[in-house]
Amino acid sequence: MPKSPLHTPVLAWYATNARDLPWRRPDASPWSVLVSEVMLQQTPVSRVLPAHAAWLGRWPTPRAQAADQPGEAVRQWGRLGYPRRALRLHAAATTISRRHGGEVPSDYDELRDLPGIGDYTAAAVASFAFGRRHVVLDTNVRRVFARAVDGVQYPPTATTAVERRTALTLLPDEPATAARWAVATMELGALVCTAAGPRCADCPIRRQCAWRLAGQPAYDGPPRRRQSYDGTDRQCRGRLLRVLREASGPVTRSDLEAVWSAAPQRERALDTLVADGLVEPLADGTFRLPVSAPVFPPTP
DNA sequence: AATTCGTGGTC
DNA sequence: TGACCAAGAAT
Repeated sequence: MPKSPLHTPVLAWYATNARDLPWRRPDASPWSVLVSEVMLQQTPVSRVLPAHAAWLGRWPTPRAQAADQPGEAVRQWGRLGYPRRALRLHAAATTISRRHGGEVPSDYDELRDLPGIGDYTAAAVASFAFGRRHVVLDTNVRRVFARAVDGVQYPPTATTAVERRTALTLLPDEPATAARWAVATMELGALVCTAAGPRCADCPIRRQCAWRLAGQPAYDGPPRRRQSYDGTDRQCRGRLLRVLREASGPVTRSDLEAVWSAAPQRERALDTLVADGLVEPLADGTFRLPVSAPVFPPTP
């Protein structure tokens, strides 16, 4: 007997509407799942699909990844965005190789300790790759619960304790069912209960949805600030790193000057790239992608 | 707790 | 066309 009238329709909907994604196949390795989750952080599925296949083809295991240079991870990352993720994924592979015998850990706390693995990704890998029972709260699930349970169009800006409690209350007791529930609610948010233009007519829980029953009131809260991009340090960093990625060897300062004219911002961005370990300055004044393992600050 | 961190597609 | 958005993490 389900804990909530939401369970049966959502699980039934998922059974016939789930996308066939590589990292969901029965033979997908935990490493494949982990790589997919890191790539999917703030990056759409359509862009992750080819990148994930290429990544797993090149580095089928954490040990294969750790044996290669971190700069190669940055290069292979291509244009997925947020390239520090590539560096952290390489660092995670190194930790997995040294501390976990080359096997992705199944324990939430051990996953959470890996570089670049936060609350969401640790829960997602433990749940999807190992069938463990965890609250998996991503932007999709938060939006589904905000609407279906709380009757509002969008969840709060940051995840709250109330949201976690709601999600835990709804989480099925059996680990295998909890894992299916987690991926099913995510998929519902991704395909039907979308941020803009939700397809309520196709929703399996439209009759129970508190938001729809309330007449779909518009979002009434603080305006979430939009992120500008043109002219920012982020755009500048992106331009600079693209030069490094597409070069076969070290690049000169003039190579970098060619893609960003404003000198002070360019130097500042370059400094932060070096500080992040994404770029290595050489003694002769040129720059390259990192060859040695980056040092991550120890956690006190 | 509020900021920072890429990139490209959509309506 | 430009604002919005896409399976967050780290600080």
